[in-house]
This record gives sequence, structure tokens and C-alpha cells, in this order.
Amino acid sequence: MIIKLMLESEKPLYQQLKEKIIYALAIGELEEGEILPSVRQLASSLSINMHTISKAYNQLATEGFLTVHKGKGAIVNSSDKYSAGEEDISIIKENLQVISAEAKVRSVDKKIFLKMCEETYAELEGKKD
Amino acid sequence: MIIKLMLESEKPLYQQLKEKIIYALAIGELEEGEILPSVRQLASSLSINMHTISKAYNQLATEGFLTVHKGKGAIVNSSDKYSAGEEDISIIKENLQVISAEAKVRSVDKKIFLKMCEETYAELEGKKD
DNA sequence: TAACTGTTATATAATGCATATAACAGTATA
DNA sequence: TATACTGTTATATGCATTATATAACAGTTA
Repeated sequence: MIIKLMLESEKPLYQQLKEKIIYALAIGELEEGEILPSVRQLASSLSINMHTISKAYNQLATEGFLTVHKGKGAIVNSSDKYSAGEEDISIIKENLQVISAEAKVRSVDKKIFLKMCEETYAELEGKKD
Repeated sequence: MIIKLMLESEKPLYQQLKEKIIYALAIGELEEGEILPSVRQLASSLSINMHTISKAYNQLATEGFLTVHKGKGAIVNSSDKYSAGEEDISIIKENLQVISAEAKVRSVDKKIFLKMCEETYAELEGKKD
């Protein structure tokens, strides 16, 4: 297992964990078929509660990323199980709208904003190793 | 006053309101010097509580967007009061990282993602009227 | 003075987040 | 078949956040 987490503040722990796992998937650090650390194991190594891990895993399962088996653990699904549908695209667009409004209003012009978007995505691709 | 709101679900009301106001600023529907509706007025027209409006206004004031005067109301600041500093840029980048990871993991390729970014920002500019 | 601004104080209720224990149920393996 | 792992369920507690409701206070404007 390769996930390292730094759970500081602001967002809920389970939310941070979900984002870290999605990030790990995005950069190829987690791949189809991999078994995630058990809820007790990860809870222990992060010094947080088992149920917090379980909540994250289950939501990721609902969103198609994982399959959770009693007795076995949480396994990464194949990407076709969670490739974007219309609903997902809508959500991504809504989130982009909030961020781009915030950027524009703060005088980040279009060119600079798009450069930030490009670099952010490119960084994900660069981390396939 | 020109702000129309539809406050449905998920996010906290005050958060939704903040985002709507920032959006209104981004598309030029709200401009420097404009006075926002009074907390009681807006609360009444949205059928929510006065303090929820007040919370949104105050956070927007803390972030530089508004100045709130007792007896007068909430007034839109000049944009130099809230143009992005390093801190703001960091936050925008973090948010972009979360979204782009979600997009990439869901098989939205770079080209399509950047098109979405471009269109979303362009839409804001298109609404200056 | 009257009618408007936002603020402060107090109280209440509902919800979400996180923790803690314990028991239950499925899986793997020695 | 025990034993030791998996995740799940149930119950309880503590705490913070969100949102509401009243009421009084304080500054501004006409």
C-alpha cells in the first residue's frame, strides 16, 4: 500500500480521505484491483476512528470507485465503473463555475486561469510512475 | 437590486449565498459602490433568517468584497480590495487540484477538461450586460 | 422623532462529524 | 475447524455548525 495522508484541518476527515484516494487514482498510484488498507489498519496508522475510514470507503463505493466486501476489504474497481456520466459532468461544471467566478472576481484573468487549469491537470499526468 | 437566489439544498445557506454574490460580482451584475439589500429585507424575500444573511455578508467583508456599516448597509468594495494574493491563489489551485483529479479519474481527458474550464470562464465574461 | 440600517445577546433545535465499545457476519488460512 | 483477519451494525457520547427565533441595542437618514 502506498497511500500517505496528512489530515490537517478545515474539511471533514472522511472528505479529505476521499479526496486523497481519488487523487491517488488520478496519478496512478492506486490501480484497478488493488486492495486498500483495512479500515482498522488505516484508522490505526492515521490515528483516527475506524468508522471515519468506513464512511469514506462506502461513499467511494457508492460513487463507483471501490467495491467493499465483508471479510475481504475494499478493492479498486475498473475505470469503466466510474467514468463520468452526465450527472458527474454537471457536478464538475458546477464546481468549475464556483472556482472560476472566484478567480475572475479576484482579477485572475482568463489566460492565467486557464494556465493554472492546464498545469494542474498536467501535473496529474506527470506523476504516473 | 438585482440578485435572485434559488437556495435548494446540500451546501449551507450562507455558503450558497456567498457564492451567488461572488458570482454576481464576477458577471458584473454587482458593482463597486452598490448597496446590497438589507439583512432583514433579503432574509424576508428568501424566507430565511436575518442572521444567516448577516453571516454571509460578514464573511464576504472579511474576504474583502464588502464593507458593512451599522446603520447604512453592506456596500461592494473596489476590486483592489479583494484581488488575489498569494493565499488566494493557493486556495484556487488546491480547489482546482481536487476538481481536475476528479475529472481525470472519471476519464475526462485533458483537452475536454480544459475546454470546460475555458467555456466556464468565458460564460462569466459573456454575461457583462 | 421615526424608520430604517447592522450588532449583540440568549435560547433552542436539528444535523453532521468524530469518537468509543461491543457484538455480529463473512473470508482466508494454518 | 479454530483463529485471525475482513467489513457491518448497534448504541452512545461529545462537540461544532447551521439555522431559527426574539429582543434589545446602536448607528444613520430623512
